[in-house]
Amino acid sequence: MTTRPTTTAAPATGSAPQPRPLRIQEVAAEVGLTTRSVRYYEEVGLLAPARSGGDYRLYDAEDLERLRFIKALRDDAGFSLAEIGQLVEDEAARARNKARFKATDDPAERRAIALDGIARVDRQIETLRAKMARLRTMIGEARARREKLASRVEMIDGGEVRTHVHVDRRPPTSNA
Amino acid sequence: MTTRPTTTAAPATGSAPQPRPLRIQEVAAEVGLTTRSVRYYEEVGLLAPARSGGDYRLYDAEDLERLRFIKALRDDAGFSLAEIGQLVEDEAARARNKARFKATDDPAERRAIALDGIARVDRQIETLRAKMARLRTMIGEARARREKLASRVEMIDGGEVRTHVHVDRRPPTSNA
DNA sequence: TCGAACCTTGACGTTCACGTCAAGGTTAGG
DNA sequence: CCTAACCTTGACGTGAACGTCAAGGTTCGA
Repeated sequence: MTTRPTTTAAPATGSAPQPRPLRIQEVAAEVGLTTRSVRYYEEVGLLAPARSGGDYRLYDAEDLERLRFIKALRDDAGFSLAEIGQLVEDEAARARNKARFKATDDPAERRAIALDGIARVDRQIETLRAKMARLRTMIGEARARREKLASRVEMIDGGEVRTHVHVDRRPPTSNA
Repeated sequence: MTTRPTTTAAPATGSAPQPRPLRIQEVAAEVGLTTRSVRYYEEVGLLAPARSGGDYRLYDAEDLERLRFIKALRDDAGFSLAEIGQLVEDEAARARNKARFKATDDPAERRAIALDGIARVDRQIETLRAKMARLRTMIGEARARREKLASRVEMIDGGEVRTHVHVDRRPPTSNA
């Protein structure tokens, strides 16, 4: 782990705390991906990091955020990269809007930009919610099965029998 | 679409309404899968339909249920077939238990079988819940972003400006 | 009994999402 | 300026999850 001794140790230029762009191995480690995956995601258009003079990829904070988002979508939600592409597109637009927002003083324009952002986030939420709703249905079905089984046990226990077998009777952390 | 005119049109034998086993194309259409997928799922051990004399696969109601379960896990939850295998194994055990349950009169034994079933269902629920929790987190993050945007708009609107642009201000179906 | 429509088991092809070299350029401490 | 450690672009390999023939057996109404 010879992480080259961090040259350019924050010149403290004042306002913009640009924390120095990372190279591919660093982001990969940070986010929990392989360099191959990161490059692949770029290949399929999920992100476009800056380049150094010698054509090294340089990732800024925003890229980091993006990669974390992608990983979450992939691992946690089980989306395909194609589906992720849709969601990420909205993320990208969000970033562009951020810049546009800062670039103008016109309140009407700012308002419009923010509203566009809201619309995009709403779309993301809808996609996620749809998936969650289906998961919820499945959980509901499982719970129904569980209840049926539980009532059987109740019935038997009600009509005596009493074995010494003890088991946890609660449903798993009554969440969801 | 020449669905062969349903021979063996329910002999009405009385108690067991065995609705006649289906052949692979029929189940595929019914469940919404390709025959290839159905065969593949059998290949990887996700189910084991009965066979006719001439070695045709014959699917009963239970197999149908199983396939629907698999499809839901795959499409709705985004699980891999490997993960599905785990969940389905519990389903299979459930089926076996059902038979064992009916086969005995001993209440103690019946109770034990039911408890085993509960444990299995609980495991399924846990798996699903874990995935859902992560989805929920992502939705929460998206919502946070939305709120931030919304407050920006509020701010602008508060300090006048009033454009004629109208947009839906509610979060998408406040569910989840 | 015959034939259309179905089924079977191979076996090879394909797409996705990367893994894994290979051959060479880049960076930066010493 | 040298060199270890990093990076680059190919390019080929791989496992999962099927798609897609091919060659032949099975069903069943006519």
